[in-house]
Amino acid sequence: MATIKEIAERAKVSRTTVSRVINNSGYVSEEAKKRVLQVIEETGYIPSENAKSLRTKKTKVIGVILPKISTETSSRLVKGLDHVLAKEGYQILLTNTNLETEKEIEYLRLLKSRHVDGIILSATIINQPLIDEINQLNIPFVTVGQYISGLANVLFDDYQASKDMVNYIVNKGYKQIAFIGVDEKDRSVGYLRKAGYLDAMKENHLLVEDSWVQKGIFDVESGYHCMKQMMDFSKQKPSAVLAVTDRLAIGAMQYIKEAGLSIPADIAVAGMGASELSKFISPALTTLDFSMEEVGREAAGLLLEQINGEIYHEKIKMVKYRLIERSSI
Amino acid sequence: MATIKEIAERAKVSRTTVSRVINNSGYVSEEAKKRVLQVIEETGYIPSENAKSLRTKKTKVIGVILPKISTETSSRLVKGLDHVLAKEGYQILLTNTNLETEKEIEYLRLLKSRHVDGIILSATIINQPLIDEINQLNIPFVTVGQYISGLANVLFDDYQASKDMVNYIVNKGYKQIAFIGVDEKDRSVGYLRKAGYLDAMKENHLLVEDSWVQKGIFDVESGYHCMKQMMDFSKQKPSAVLAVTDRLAIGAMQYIKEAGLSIPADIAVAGMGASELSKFISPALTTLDFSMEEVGREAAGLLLEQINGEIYHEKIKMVKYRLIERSSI
DNA sequence: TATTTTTATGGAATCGATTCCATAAAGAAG
DNA sequence: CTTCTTTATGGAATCGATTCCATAAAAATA
Repeated sequence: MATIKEIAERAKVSRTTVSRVINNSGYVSEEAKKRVLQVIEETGYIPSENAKSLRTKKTKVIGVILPKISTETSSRLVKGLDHVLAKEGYQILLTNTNLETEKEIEYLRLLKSRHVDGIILSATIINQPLIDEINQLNIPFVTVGQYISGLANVLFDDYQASKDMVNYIVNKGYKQIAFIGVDEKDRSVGYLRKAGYLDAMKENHLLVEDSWVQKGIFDVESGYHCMKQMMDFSKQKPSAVLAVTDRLAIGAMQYIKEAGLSIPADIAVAGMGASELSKFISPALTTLDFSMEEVGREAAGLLLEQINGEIYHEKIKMVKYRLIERSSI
Repeated sequence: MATIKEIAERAKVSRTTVSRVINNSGYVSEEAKKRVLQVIEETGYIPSENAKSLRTKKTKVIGVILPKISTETSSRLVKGLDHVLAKEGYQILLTNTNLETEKEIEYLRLLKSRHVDGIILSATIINQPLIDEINQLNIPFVTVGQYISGLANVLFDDYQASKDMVNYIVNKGYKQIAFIGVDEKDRSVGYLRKAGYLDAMKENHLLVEDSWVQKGIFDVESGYHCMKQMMDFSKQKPSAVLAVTDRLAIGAMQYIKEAGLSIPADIAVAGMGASELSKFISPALTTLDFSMEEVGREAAGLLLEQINGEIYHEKIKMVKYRLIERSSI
């Protein structure tokens, strides 16, 4: 692998001049420029970004921390990020915590050690050590999906989204509305969506039976299981069920179908997230489209603003969601 | 941001000694070690990977080139890669060509300039310039999904897979079997799967009407459109159709359903790829599971072998596929 | 013609680590 | 009591770029 030194020697100029040619800066005679470009062409020389960034303190790399790498949410987010960042010449360094919270801190440090120009964090559970670590990081930073005070955030209004969906279900004439959520440690998906559901029910003067509120994890089987629990243990059977993710909703649908009931005639189902599945499952699932790709684009935009010198202070960008009416309600 | 020099000064030792402590190498007295660790703790010092790799020529970063970032195939591949690489302390630098072939070469150079320790390429269309570029790269390299001679490859037997599926359909009693493929420039998915289909039909002494062989692109709408073309223009209607991806198959199913026909009674459908959708669509789609995650794991393994000094020569790892029988046939 | 400005170029320091080599004290072996 | 290892430490070169500064020729201006 050729270095700038070799190029300089072969073109009979100094390294300084080669650097000027590469970066199109300073004064270089046409003469010298031609010779240098010639030698670069011949040798297939590619400058070391590594050496460059050691000097310039810029890497053109953005670190992305994901809770799970192989989900629709993550891949849409990354797509949106890449859409904006690639145009500006930034690369994405991916890290995957696999939902292990300690790894978030580990990766934060690792990304710092690699001198990334910025970090995007998609966390699930926010705790104090994590916040402390972020605060002493001093690198352009954007968090998505979960609110962290003092930072740039790209969020959904999970509480209102949940309320909107309940109101929609109510308007469709359902009164016994059940809920499948997740652990409330996940503030956005667990806590806020549940709070939205409960408050909306209260505002509509609808009663909620204990067994109507189930807690699952992020997969189809869990949705199935929650629905079964609900049907097995509830005194009055629900006439509709809202799940905080499409996968949970689809699991619930599976149970309902297996139980010989029809959707939405016997039990209506709503999901959240607008997964691909939701469109093709039968009946097609009514759900909320959160547009993760837009979140990615927005987050990338906020990050670039910080990188380009914007002052570093709390900033919240709310991304709109959209209710997709289909035939499960 | 503290540097090794500051740590050295504060701990009253040389940079050499600090380096020894960090890397646990050479001789360091307990005395000095304690002081250094103390200072590191106090200052929150994180060594610069950048400076380190400039000297050591290792970055612990693997470049991954994907044709599309937000697909099930890609995200499963990355999951498999990450599963193996993260354990060994490697990070993934993602690049996305968005199916623009020229970008493959661009990103190859970019990854080289960043001194990645290895590259994984998931290409769709292989052309000579690309092969030339790869050959002069001289970096540990693995290609997945498409065969490139002389390199480490992780592949499926696309030809045989296609044949197997046709034979399965034939054994189920169908004779008029149609095909929805993609551009043959994509050698694996386009050319080989089509060849497998045609050869299997011939071997079973089955005729193929021209209009039964359609060419689409990689999405649901295209599958719908191909199926419509087929139904509109074929003299004899097919009794079964094999699509080279699940999405195409699902598009075909949509058209069939809309046309008031039933699956599989009127027309049976088979896909390839075992997407999540295939499991939940109705009727559940018979398909081939190619296990992209395993491809990722295998590819990472081959790459690590090369990085750890294995000789660099052609090596082909075939990953098994599995026919998933469901109710669309 | 004298002076300033523009153009062109290279030497050397720098970024933040690793690592070779020299040096010296302490401990073991003869 | 020497001599040879082992242990401990730091100076200085190195990796491959960028960039500040000095220098000088050429061009523009006075």
